[in-house]
Amino acid sequence: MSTEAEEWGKQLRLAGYKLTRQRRAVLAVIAAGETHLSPAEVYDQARIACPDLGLTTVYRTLEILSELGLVRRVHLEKGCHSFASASGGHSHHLICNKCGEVIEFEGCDLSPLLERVAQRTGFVIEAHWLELFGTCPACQRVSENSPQRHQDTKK
Amino acid sequence: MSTEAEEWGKQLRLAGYKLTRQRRAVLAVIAAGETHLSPAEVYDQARIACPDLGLTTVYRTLEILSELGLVRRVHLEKGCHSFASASGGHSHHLICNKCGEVIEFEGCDLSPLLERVAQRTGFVIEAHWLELFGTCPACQRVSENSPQRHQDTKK
DNA sequence: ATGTAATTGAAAATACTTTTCAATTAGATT
DNA sequence: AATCTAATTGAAAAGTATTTTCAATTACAT
Ligand SMILES: [Zn+2]
Ligand SMILES: [Zn+2]
Ligand SMILES: [Zn+2]
Ligand SMILES: [Zn+2]
Repeated sequence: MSTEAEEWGKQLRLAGYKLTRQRRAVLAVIAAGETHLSPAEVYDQARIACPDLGLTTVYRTLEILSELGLVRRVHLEKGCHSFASASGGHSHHLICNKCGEVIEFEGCDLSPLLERVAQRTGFVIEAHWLELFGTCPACQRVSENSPQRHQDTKK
Repeated sequence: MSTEAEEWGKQLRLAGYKLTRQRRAVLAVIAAGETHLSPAEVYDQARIACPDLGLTTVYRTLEILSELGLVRRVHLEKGCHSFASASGGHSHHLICNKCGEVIEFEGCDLSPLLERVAQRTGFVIEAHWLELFGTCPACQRVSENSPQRHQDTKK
């Protein structure tokens, strides 16, 4: 289990949740995953380490992790069913269109934009949501010859 | 039927689609709607003008409108099942957390951010999504006394 | 070790969306 | 205006995703 998963375990405990075998398995999968994963994908991967895990528990654990801000839903045109780790603070996701790799980045300075929009519309702006899409270095290299060979695109 | 709906009708024809009674009803509802609407909500409202409309047709029409860029899915924490008008070009949505009102805005200047992230990560950035959330002027006034009376929050 | 409330998975229920297909219809052509 | 034809339609069925229910199990405080 990676260090990030251990850290997440502590956070769960801190928030009053029990650290069960099933939850550990789910944490380990998402913390280790470099791509966004749907509940079903988390289920499949986590069952390697914990075969008696139920899909219901995956949904419930993802819900808790979201609530704690450790995981965030990745929104795609196709659908919004997958999740990626989000390490707590304010950050956004950069997603590879080819392989699904997700990179987290911080330091979005949107204040000039937010202020302008607030002034024009009269809204009080309370939150923002930003996602970037592109091609990761590995997929760039691959597409020079034949595309996306280093990892399959998500279904 | 509003001017926007008529304009959308022309666009459909231009793209080779037939302008049916059912599609007109759907266009009219979304073009007139100030809030994001789920397929079921569009269905309910459009059936006032067109009682024999089927939900399947609503899904199919939303699909076409999305494809033409006239409508865009609104992504919320709770779910991503609703749509709002998007008038063609590059723009983003500002959404009221209380009543669901959606305002479109243009002129997001993210280039410094995009460049910085591209440099740090090695990604080629191809697209971005941005949504702002806040409280609209009407809901601000209302919450001074008791909240969201001018329109119900979405289910 | 014991107690207890939290957690679990299976099954059922609910929700959302797409597919299928025979009947209808928009709009082009006469 | 009447005719034609491919596009479009809605109902029903199928498919997929998610939540709820509930009795059995379990983490962990004591
Ligand atoms: Zn990639
Ligand atoms: Zn979404
Ligand atoms: Zn409002
Ligand atoms: Zn933009």
